[in-house]
Amino acid sequence: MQAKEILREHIDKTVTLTDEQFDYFFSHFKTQSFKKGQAIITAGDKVDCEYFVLNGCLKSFYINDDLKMFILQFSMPTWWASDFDALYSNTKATINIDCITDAEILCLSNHDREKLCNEIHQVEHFFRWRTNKGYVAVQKRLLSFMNNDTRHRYEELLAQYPALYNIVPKHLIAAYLGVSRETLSRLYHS
Amino acid sequence: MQAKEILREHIDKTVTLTDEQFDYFFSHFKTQSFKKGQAIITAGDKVDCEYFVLNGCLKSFYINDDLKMFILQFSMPTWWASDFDALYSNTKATINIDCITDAEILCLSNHDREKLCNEIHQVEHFFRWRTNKGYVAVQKRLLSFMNNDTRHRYEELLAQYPALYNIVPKHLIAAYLGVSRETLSRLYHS
DNA sequence: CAATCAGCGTGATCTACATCACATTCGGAA
DNA sequence: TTCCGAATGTGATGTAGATCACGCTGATTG
Repeated sequence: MQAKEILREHIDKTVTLTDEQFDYFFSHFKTQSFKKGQAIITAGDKVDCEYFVLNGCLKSFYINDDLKMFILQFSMPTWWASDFDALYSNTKATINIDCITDAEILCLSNHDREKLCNEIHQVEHFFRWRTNKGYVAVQKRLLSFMNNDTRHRYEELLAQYPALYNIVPKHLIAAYLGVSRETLSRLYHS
Repeated sequence: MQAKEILREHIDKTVTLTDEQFDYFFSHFKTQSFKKGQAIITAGDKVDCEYFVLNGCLKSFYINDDLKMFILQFSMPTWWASDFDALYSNTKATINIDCITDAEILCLSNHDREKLCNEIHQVEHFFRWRTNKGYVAVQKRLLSFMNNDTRHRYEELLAQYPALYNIVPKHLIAAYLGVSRETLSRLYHS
């Protein structure tokens, strides 16, 4: 399936755009290809764009002072990814995004998103709903963090994204769950 | 300060509405007063509204199967609160909201918010930004949960909301930090 | 081909925090 | 004023998970 169709199908789930509106909307996206391991956003850099995954898998992660990595999100096809804090407040990135697999993505600049939101009311509606879904998802994850032990969160993750098990190395899953790779290893070998 | 002025000042930080627009916008809100301890949203109920705090302090919390409480948010004046998952997806509440102190709040129904978002583009813009800020805040808290120990998160919380220390009983702060009240008690007595 | 390294498993030990139990303080209602 | 329940402090003990250390395997690269 072509980039345009993938995005259209995604948008159509939330709002209705005319063909002209969608063509115009789509014309602001740039397609980019990345290789496995390549960085898309690096902490400290300026953040200009948000990204829509066409295929492949990204990870958004934070590196703390002890160089320990924490994964905020695995981004699968039709997911959006960026450092939204840096993007919206026009500050330097504090999180990183890179490719777990080869990936094709669409880029939309902050400037163009705001322009499109202004020009097409429905586009603003779309982004409000997208962000709202993101908010609810992160809040649920926070709750799960407080409430459930590692095994529970691990099973929850695999139930939600079965594909991850094959695509993503285990130590990254550990970094998502917020436990050491050793603990995760012991978890499914007992 | 009157409810209308408080809300206006809050909205003005993000978008510009004409007086007529704001009057119309404001006409959809209902003022409500609550006593300390009173419930605003109860898990299992239908959720119709979101709430804007004029004064007082609310808590949004989840109760797990073991009857353990986890606090998602303390809502101070000019904060918004609801079970946004239930509200947006029109399902039953999974979280509770009640009053830590006497409180005055403004209610906006889901129906009216969507209507206003449709009618006034700037209103939709406002809610997109509000949700975006919420998203970023929750993500930061999640990160802090994975990265920092309890003492660090405790100091972070008090640095961000010094008022909480006087208003909120310690066991609620523990429920926000995701630790037992005993652990929190030992924390600042050592 | 050898050499290197990322990914993963596993034992031993340490630690932050949970849990249980009980004492104390304090504010509000009768 | 007295009483009761909510909020809090604190000791003893148990446990999930971190950390360190080391070995194995399989993929990549010079």
